[in-house]
Amino acid sequence: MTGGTPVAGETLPGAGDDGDDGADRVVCHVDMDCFYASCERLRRPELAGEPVVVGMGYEPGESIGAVATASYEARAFGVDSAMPISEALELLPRRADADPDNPDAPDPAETGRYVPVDLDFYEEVASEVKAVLRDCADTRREVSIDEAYLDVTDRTSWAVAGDDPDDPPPSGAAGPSEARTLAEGYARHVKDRIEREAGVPASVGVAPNMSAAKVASDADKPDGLVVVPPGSVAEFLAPLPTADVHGVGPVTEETLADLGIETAGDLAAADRDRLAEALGERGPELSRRAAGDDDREVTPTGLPKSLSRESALPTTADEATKRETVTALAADVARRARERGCLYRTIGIKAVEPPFDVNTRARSLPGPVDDPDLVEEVALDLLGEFDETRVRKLGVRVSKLDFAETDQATLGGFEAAGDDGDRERRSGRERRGDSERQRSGERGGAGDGGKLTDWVDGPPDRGDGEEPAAERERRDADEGQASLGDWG
DNA sequence: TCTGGGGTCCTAGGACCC
DNA sequence: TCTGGGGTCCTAGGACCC
Repeated sequence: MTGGTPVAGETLPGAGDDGDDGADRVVCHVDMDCFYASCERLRRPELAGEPVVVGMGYEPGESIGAVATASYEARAFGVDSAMPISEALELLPRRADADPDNPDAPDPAETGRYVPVDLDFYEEVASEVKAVLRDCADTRREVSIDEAYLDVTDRTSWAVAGDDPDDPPPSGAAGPSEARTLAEGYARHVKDRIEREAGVPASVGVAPNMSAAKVASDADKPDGLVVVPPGSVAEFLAPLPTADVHGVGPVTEETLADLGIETAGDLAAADRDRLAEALGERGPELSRRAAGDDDREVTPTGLPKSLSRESALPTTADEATKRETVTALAADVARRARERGCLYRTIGIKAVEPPFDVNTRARSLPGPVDDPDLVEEVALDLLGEFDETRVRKLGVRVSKLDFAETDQATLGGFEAAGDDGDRERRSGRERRGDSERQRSGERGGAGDGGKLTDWVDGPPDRGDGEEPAAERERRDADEGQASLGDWG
């Protein structure tokens, strides 16, 4: 880099000294350490330093469910995320079952604390973490409850701390962060603030791009801070196993191994045409990531693309059980969609056959709707194909979401609407009428003998006087959609 | 061993249209 | 009737992530 007098804390002018535009971005990846377990410790300090297992679908005293998060102390016993609780209990018995006076009982030193998931509480803690992140970065992408990317290019830089700002940043330096950069100091600041203000530990990775920052935050967990300055990204990644590259899962790892590719360095150097043959377009992309080449911008998380609920059940072929389950899931998905103010155009189900055979079926409507009855009806109809099937898990999903229409409805004053139950019933009927009309339109109109054209004698009356503005707008929007094309 | 639940993105094949 | 190609939408499945 030549000339310029970059001021500490500002973007360096003339960035791009290695020919890669944007190479001098400063991206942080913040990854909370065993977040759920940390939250439990926050409100139960006696859990500090103990093996803690947070179980999903877990009830105290029982052995059902799966491990949502295990503290690092619990991981030392082999307990890991997604493991069935029953298996975790074999590796790490419950503290409650310990009894120093009973030789048959487990040794207390080799037991752990098991607690059920309490998402509401974790959300509260997460919102405090997010408040810190908002304060520390204007450009953020919150990936999940415990993970976020920050673009802090405009808050700090790769300049070496305490150095003459005319000095070039440690581009091309041997290893990560031999010299302390301003970026490192800033990341430390973010990390410390999270710990201080939200009370839970985080690991932070800092790099000139998202994928390298992600790998960096994982590299020294827990409580890690790993800084990978521009110019040393490829070197940093090279020795890591391919599985450490974000996007390489067990299947891809195996495929790569068959090609003789074991490390990120191998992957970066591999022939990209050959990778494309084996993995499709993903192959070359993973290779670029492994080479430290990732020009994705940090963009805010958008609106969801789908909403779903699923639940495991003791394997059964019983039709009534399956229908009951799907009915409940459908109601829940529809309720959540309405809460979030979104319409949906596709309704689908999932039926998992033992051992793990996933079947999905979906049906699209001609236009977006908000119609719990229809979600149930379509879901049950799709389930019909699996009447005889033994299933161990069922799910319902809505997709092709549409938030725009309901935003308008919300502007119309949803809160001003009267009694909830009354509104729900009435609007449900109205919406049903709308979507029935849409469906029969899709099927070529009433009278094609189709199973879904049971409504044949005109739309249900909705001249019931005072209709909340929000509902009217929503319905009008629906109708606008329904009449949009020529489905007749 | 009988792997929980909520998502995203990609691919492939078929229908349909021009 | 066959030929050719391009584009979009839909569904189903798969891989992956947290």
